[in-house]
Amino acid sequence: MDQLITGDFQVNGDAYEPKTLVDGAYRQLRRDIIEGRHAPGAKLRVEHLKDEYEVGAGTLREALALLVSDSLVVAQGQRGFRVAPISLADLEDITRTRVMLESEALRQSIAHGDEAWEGNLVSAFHLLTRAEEKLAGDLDGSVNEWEERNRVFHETLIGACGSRWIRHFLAILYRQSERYRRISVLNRPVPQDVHEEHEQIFKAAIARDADEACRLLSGHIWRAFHTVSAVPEFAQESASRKVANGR
Amino acid sequence: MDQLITGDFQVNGDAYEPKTLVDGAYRQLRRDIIEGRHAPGAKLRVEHLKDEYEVGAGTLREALALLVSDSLVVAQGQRGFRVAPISLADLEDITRTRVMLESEALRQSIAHGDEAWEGNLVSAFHLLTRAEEKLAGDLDGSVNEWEERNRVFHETLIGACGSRWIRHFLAILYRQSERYRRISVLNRPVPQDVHEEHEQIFKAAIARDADEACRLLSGHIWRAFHTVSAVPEFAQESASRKVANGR
DNA sequence: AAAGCCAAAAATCTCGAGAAAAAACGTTGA
DNA sequence: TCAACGTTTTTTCTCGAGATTTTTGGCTTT
Repeated sequence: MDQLITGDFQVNGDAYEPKTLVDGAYRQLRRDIIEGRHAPGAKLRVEHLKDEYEVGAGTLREALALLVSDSLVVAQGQRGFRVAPISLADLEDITRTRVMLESEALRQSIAHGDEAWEGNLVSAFHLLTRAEEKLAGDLDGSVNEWEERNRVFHETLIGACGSRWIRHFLAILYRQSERYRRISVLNRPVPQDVHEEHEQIFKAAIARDADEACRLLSGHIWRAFHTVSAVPEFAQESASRKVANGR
Repeated sequence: MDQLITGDFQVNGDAYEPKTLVDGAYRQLRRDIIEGRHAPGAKLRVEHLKDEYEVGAGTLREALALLVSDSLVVAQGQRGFRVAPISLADLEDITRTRVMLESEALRQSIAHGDEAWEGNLVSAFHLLTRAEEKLAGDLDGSVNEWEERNRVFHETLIGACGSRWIRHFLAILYRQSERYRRISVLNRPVPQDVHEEHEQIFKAAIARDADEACRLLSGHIWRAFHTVSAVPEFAQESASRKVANGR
């Protein structure tokens, strides 16, 4: 199957070389939004951004249009583009939907996964473990590496799920979650419990214990939600939700 | 809340006035793809389409980029755009995913729906019934009206579901399903059984019988799948799937 | 006759400038 | 002092033309 330029996850670890400027701007912009360099709700002025990303105005507009797909950018007719806003209520919705889809996907993956899948999973878990060790060692640049390997681990877990659509939706939801997680890790580094959770999920998956794996995975995802909701910025958000409702 | 130009379903029945040329081209193009005027897998040449839709090349490109969101168009780097291909396997995936999401959504909707929701549902069912009567009367232009009201009915059913994300994903899946259904109805008009199914679902929903409503709705959606799979074009497709795999 | 290669043609991708709309600002009047 | 209005400024939206890349077609060679 052809490699789609706007496809979901990059399964192989190779560095992705953008084939077109639009694609390059799209990836760069997506990353900058997920990692919070463009704040939620912020206006995305084409005039400024075209200089920052070194492309023409039309090119940047097209990249922004692609980002509407992932619900990372919203377009308001005749009033330009904005970074999609965030809220605790939204994260709760994302989390609940993700738990439902990811449970189903994991169940299918465990049912249908072959030995190649097991191999990929062992590999992904190992790399994630190494990254978590580095993270505990407090190396500064290792956060991005951990994020990347965490993503690959979760992606591999459901990799043998036969449903492309579920995987597609999960890719979207994962990116959304990542935005929130990036905010929470700014305040507090990744807790050490997370490694143990990953290990338990990993073992249950290899043991083909679907019920246990889903139970653990659900707890894992919900725990991330609670970690974010404990962050002060969001505590105040849920208080001012009524205000935000107006308009 | 602001009206997003690339939002999901249009809830109110008012005619939507596109605020920008990009938005207009996007809607028109989306409709033309769903209704099969652009065949699945067909190449979408910007040079031709810009004349057909009477917009500039850049504008049309942006509209196409928006369509990638709905997975109705795929972009192949440096090789232009194509209408997303279809296959029976894809429809099966769509159907299975849709059943899962729509069951959950309907359950939530029945649990949380207030009287306003009931009112909307009664109204949507009534309009759908009228459209089905016209359809039985064999009026030619009434197919589009039926499609529209069928969409509104299904949308209203899950309208009280609290999860925006589930509704968003269902909107995407519904559009995908519609492409397939449009093909099957070309061969055989909507069966009269469908009205009875709608009525049963409607009654179960009003009676707040979630289990029964979900059971009926699942059967309803799966029946649509089987109707399509019986169409000759798809029977041969599933036979030639191996060929299609090769690039 | 089939495979490989080179040149012509088509299509894509990209950019900057002009038209239209929205936002910002200062002015005027009650 | 406040509100409403008109002008200025900024930003968005749109278009057509030029540079790259892909594809097509024909030619040569084995």
